[in-house]
Amino acid sequence: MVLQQAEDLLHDYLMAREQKLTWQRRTILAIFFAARTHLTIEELYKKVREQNRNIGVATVYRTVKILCDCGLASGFKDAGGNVKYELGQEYHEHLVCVKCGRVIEAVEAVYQLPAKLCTAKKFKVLHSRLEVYGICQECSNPCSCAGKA
Amino acid sequence: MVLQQAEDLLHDYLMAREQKLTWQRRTILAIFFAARTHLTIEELYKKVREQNRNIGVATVYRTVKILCDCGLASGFKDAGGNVKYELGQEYHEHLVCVKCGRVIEAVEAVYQLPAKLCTAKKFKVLHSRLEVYGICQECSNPCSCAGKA
DNA sequence: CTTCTTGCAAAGAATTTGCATAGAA
DNA sequence: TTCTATGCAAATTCTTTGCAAGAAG
Repeated sequence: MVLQQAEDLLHDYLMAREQKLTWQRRTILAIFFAARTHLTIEELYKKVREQNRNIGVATVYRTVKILCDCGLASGFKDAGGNVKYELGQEYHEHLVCVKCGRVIEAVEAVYQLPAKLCTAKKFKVLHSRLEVYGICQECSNPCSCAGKA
Repeated sequence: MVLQQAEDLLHDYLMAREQKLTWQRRTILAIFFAARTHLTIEELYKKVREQNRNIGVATVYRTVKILCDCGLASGFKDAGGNVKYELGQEYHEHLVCVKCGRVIEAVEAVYQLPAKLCTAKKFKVLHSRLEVYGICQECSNPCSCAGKA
């Protein structure tokens, strides 16, 4: 995904809800996008401030929430217990070592047989979770779509 | 994974660190295990209280942290922005609709071609994240293992 | 016996909210 | 112009911590 696509998606989402695409939201999205890693709110905020001193934390929180709502980002707790957010690379695999916390990036294969992948990396699987964000069948069908809360 | 296995794993983890397996920890693990879903701390706490009135929130927090550290559980932010925890089923797939929030459980295939799976479920992928928790090569090797903080 | 745990309540972080003003459509 | 978004700081909510008493090994 390129930035333009992400921004379009955000734009559409906001328009549909009669909300606005402000320069703050654009800025935050762009910085988040450029980072290409998972960040805590604080980390993201710091980067944002580097670029523009006039954006408040609250706006970062509010914007990240929107990004999560529209499916562009998602949040999770990392090994250290901190809540991190990640902009959605379409397929992104992490192998997280629960002993040392090391994170092995594995963006390569498109989910094809992670078992094989783990074997190749000599990574002993304890457990895992796959979250796929998208639009379910019901919501894809305009007639039966209930919309979002 | 059965409860006994989980408890053994926890036990080993605690022993290795000279920590103790208390009845509170067993209780919380068992209740969490029985729930078979992702829960917020509050939800878990409520269930725990139903079974035993003398366990404090702090203990639930502390225990869940241990479960995360030893790789039995992991935390993430759900569609509503709440931090949820999930005990590790070895392979567990969720298809999360970003419109309605519906979660399609897809425990079936062992990650084999989620793309195919999504097609079958008519689920339009926006993005996804796979977290695999386990022991990395370095940590599996007792000689080079740095241990955990 | 010694050391780690616990429950409680207070402390500390993290996140949200109210309100007047600025800004997008 | 009309509403929504923003920044600030206060208000909330979520999590962690300190401590005396109680268990686990």
